[in-house]
Amino acid sequence: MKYHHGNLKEELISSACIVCEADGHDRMSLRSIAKEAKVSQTAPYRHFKTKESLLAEVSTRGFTELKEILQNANAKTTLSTRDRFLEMGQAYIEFGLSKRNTYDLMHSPVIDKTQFPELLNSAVGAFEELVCVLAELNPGISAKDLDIKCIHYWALVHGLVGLLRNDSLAESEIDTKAGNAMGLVKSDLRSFLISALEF
Amino acid sequence: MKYHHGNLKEELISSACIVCEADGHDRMSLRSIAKEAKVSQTAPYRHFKTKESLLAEVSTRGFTELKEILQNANAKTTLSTRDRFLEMGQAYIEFGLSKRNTYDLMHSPVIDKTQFPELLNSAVGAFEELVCVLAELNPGISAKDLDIKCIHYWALVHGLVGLLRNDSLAESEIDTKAGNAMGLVKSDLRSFLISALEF
DNA sequence: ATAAACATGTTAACAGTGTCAACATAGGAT
DNA sequence: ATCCTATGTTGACACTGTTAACATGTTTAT
Repeated sequence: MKYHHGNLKEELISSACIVCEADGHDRMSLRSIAKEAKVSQTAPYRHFKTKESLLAEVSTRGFTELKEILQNANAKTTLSTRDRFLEMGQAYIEFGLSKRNTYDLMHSPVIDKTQFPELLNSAVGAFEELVCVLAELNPGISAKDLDIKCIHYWALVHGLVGLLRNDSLAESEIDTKAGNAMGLVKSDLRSFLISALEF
Repeated sequence: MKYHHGNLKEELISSACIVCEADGHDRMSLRSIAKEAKVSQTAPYRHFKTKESLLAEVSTRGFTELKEILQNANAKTTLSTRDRFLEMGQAYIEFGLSKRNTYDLMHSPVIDKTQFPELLNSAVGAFEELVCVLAELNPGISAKDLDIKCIHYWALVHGLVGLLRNDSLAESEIDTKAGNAMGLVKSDLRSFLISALEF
């Protein structure tokens, strides 16, 4: 038996991750997290200066998980570089769609990333997985052009998640071109990525 | 002289627009908006069923403004189609960067767009400006390919705004490839868009 | 014109939030 | 044994969105 609780900090973070994905970061309260850990409502303040800093930890774990997912996709050595790149794009988008609320938190302005260097690092870490595969895919590319390509594809998948996540467009009963196009993309993500790659 | 106040609903919306852009949608309270309109804290409930529905109005105005901005860019008849397209991309991104908080609200999950058809329409309206110029830019393109192109560029600029808006990456003191690339893109948005267009 | 109906506003109150100060206790260091 | 520090609890504060009860101005029906 350790301290009062053991390792409350760790449990609070993992509880927060669960609650965040379940309820959304805007609907989750410190009190409910504390309750879930069977601890008083102000106990979290012994481990986190503010609610934002707890959310920053949740966000950090999100980016870390995303990075691992991208790494795994890029580690399929039986595939060509190009296929690994496609695999990563698909993996990114699936992450964004399946971990909706966590993904939201990761990109939410409620957390000021400049105040949490660890969070910043984890975000950059995920990004650099893309840098790796694109460098491999474009041998001899200049540093500047590589950077541009990275931004391009990162923005593409990020933006795409934002649009696909928006059920209002994708599943809208309104029969719009936008809605149709969304459904098209959603139903065959891979072929969309391929055409995007060949743009 | 009209009713009690005149047109409180209108004033509440425009106050909300101001407060939203000034403080961010997550830091703005119904009470503060009511105070700004010099009216009691529950007066808004005579005009809006819930806070979310007021925010939906703010969001709608954002999309309407965005649509107008895109229209204006596409209306510069002295320019080639291609240049108008570039102009629109630039305009979109500048909107996202200058109206940060409003842009956030427009893409925030706190508003369930399916519950506000008018909001949905305004969002689709902005999107369709892009459809127009891309159709013109690619004569004879199939409907499906046009849709794909639209999604592609919309996602691109949307994602790019998300990344550029993140000061943590763009202005990070940490000297990362990601940070450098962001600065690069930000300093010459137009040439980035050109290279993206020619991908 | 008078009365009923309605639209719009205010006041008071509720439960819920993040956060802080004051207090309590367990564990390790001296 | 005694002090110190890390960790936890209680109680309170100001703030939030929201509702119910009441007040008042405006429109409509008789």
